[in-house]
Amino acid sequence: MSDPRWLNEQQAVAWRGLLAIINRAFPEIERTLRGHDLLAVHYTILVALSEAPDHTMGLSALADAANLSPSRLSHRMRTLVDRGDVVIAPDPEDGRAKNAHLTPPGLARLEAVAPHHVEDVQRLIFDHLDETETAALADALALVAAALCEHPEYLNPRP
Amino acid sequence: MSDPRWLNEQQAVAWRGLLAIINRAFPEIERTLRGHDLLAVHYTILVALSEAPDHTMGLSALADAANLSPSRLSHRMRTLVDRGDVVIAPDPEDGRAKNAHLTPPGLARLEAVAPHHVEDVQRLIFDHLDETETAALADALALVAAALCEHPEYLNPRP
DNA sequence: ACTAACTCCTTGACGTGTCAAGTTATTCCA
DNA sequence: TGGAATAACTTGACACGTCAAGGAGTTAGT
Repeated sequence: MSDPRWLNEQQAVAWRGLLAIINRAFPEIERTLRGHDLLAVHYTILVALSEAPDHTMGLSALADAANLSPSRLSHRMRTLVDRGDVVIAPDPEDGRAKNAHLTPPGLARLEAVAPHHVEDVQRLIFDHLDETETAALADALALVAAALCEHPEYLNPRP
Repeated sequence: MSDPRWLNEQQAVAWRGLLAIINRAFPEIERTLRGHDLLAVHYTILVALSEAPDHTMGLSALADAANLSPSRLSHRMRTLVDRGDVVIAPDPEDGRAKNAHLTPPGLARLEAVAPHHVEDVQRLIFDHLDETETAALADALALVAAALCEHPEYLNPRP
């Protein structure tokens, strides 16, 4: 690889900040959720379903909404289904597909945990930023996220 | 928990962006490093050591610099030591402590992988931001990261 | 000087994430 | 109308991350 595009000073600061947040704040957030018998993955899944029309989504769409691989979704779904928080049924219109539906108990669990979760996020992340800084952060992250979500060709471009 | 501090619109956008980046970009970055027999953790450890005076650091300081728990550092260090990239020796001044030293082969491995790694980071993150956006991102992330690093009392505040 | 508390680090067990492979169903196209 | 290519999802194996527990050394209180 000739002539690497090294990170400049700003990029290095941003990158190190991202690493610090991920390695320090996320485990803490996960710990709170675990105290309520949920994993962060589970929480994200429940949120996505709760925002879907009729609390129902196809598994592929769900995986995309939760930024998960099909495999990972499949593995983590088991707990939610076994516990009755989510029901999975075959899609009548496409024999390959399945739909996940958030049950009332599942929604109840989500609503019980949500206040603790958002408190963590506020305490660990946003309590350190004023409104202007938060807006700038949102703008930048949304741009990157949009690129990653809408252009999967950025991913796995290996030969 | 009474009266939860729900995320406002900006905060929600920022948070979702963060989740998308972590779940989509990071696995991709990790994949590249794995192709070179390294984990992201390993890479971070090597970087921290390469920036230390004499390429040497106490394990506690190293864990902090790499945002790792002592346990995680210990586990991941094994590979690096077995392979000869890093040497661990007891600290002469404190019988409890140990020092990690980056060897020439370890440095060589880091330098061989670094160009591929930064290319990933540029492609996945910074290629989607102009200079102003990058600066704003760096400012915000640095504030949060500094708070998390300097005030560990934010972590584990459970009763 | 003795012991309790603390720090530094390691280990083992268990649950999660990832990858590769496999199953079943649909689409494409010749 | 076949048959290959593609899509949706599942499974099993293996490696990583986390937690709780523990060994060894140092500090501090009395």
